[in-house]
Amino acid sequence: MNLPPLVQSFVLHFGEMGSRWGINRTVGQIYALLYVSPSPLCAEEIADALSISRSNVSMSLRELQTWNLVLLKHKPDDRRDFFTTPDDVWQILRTLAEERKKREVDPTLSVLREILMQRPASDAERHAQERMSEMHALIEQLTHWYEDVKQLETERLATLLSLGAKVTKLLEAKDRVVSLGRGRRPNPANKS
Amino acid sequence: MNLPPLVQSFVLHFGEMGSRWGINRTVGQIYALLYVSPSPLCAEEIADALSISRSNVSMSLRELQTWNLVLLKHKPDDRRDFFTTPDDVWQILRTLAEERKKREVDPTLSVLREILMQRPASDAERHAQERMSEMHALIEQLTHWYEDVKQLETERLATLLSLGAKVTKLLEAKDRVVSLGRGRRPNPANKS
DNA sequence: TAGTGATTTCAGAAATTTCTGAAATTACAG
DNA sequence: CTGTAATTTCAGAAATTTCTGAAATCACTA
Repeated sequence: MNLPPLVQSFVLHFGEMGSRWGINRTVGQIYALLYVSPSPLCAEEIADALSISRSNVSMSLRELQTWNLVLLKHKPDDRRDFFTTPDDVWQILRTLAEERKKREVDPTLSVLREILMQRPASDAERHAQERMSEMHALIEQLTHWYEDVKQLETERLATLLSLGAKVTKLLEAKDRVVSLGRGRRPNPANKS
Repeated sequence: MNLPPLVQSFVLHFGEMGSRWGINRTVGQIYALLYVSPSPLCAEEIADALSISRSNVSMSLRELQTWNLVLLKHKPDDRRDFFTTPDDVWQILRTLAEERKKREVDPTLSVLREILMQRPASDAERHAQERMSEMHALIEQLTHWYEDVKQLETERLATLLSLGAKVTKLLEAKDRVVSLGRGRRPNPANKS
């Protein structure tokens, strides 16, 4: 591997983290390399930069494409494929969230739903179903929240993030206003 | 493995998902088993239930303990260790978030900070640093949001989740009120 | 302190994942 | 077509991770 030192640190780190993130080292390294590269790279360049085989590059790029994390580019009069990452980090975040949800959450949700449809045949099963039902309810709540906020434009999403927990203060204030205006009692779970 | 069918499906699923979640099959299975079990289990019972070796159980439980995902219990006049999971799913969520952040996010944040401290020695490095800086800013914003909302009591957190994107509507309303009252211009990023 | 049962450690076996080089395929130009 | 460059596929090699059984350690009791 022959890269500028700063880039090399970054690439190696993404490689090492790969396993914690559920991708392999090479995939992590290629992503990191493309992310910081000033222009698109072709497979050969990637293989050289990371000192890995051409075929490994091919497979890893394919993997990255299934994650929608790389873009394919072309140069005029050059029939090689060139690769980059999307450059808006917010877009990358959205893609990552979507793909991880698809791989890590959705299958569990569907297994839970399936199990919860069945009739328990014993006390043990009845108890297990109750526990699974709690888990299911929580995941549903989280995914509903996610489906909701992912629609927001980036600017609003950023605003929401910087507000953080202060939102609840706002909510109380709003409830006070509403209850004053309409004679209602404050209700922290009020969704309207 | 000899478990009630519903429990078995759940346990096998957690095992299969293990690798996507960055834990191994056995660890996933043990967690699932403890999660649905009506009472704490000892290591021997786990090994029998999952048909795995006693030593594997020991190592996997240790792993789960480093994640703070299992609790150690004792019965009177019995010196074996018994294990359960915390039973509040919200608490489990918090633990999971905290541990994943610690393992998956913090190391990256610190690598990024370190690299960003250094002086770029070329155009390539300068460009790479700019990209890393964007990534760093985004992760910082996300972790700040997380550090903030994780303080909320569960009830408020649940409220926040069910509000979802509607929060931004609330925010606009509040800005209108504030600007009417104090003659200020609306500012969506206003944190006060 | 010796004995017993629970637990942990750890070297190597087994299983799984990752990676490579060679061959096959694809896409295009002459 | 034929030749060439790019890319993909894939069987097996290499590396890594997971798992086991045997031995060591620990905790307690008699």
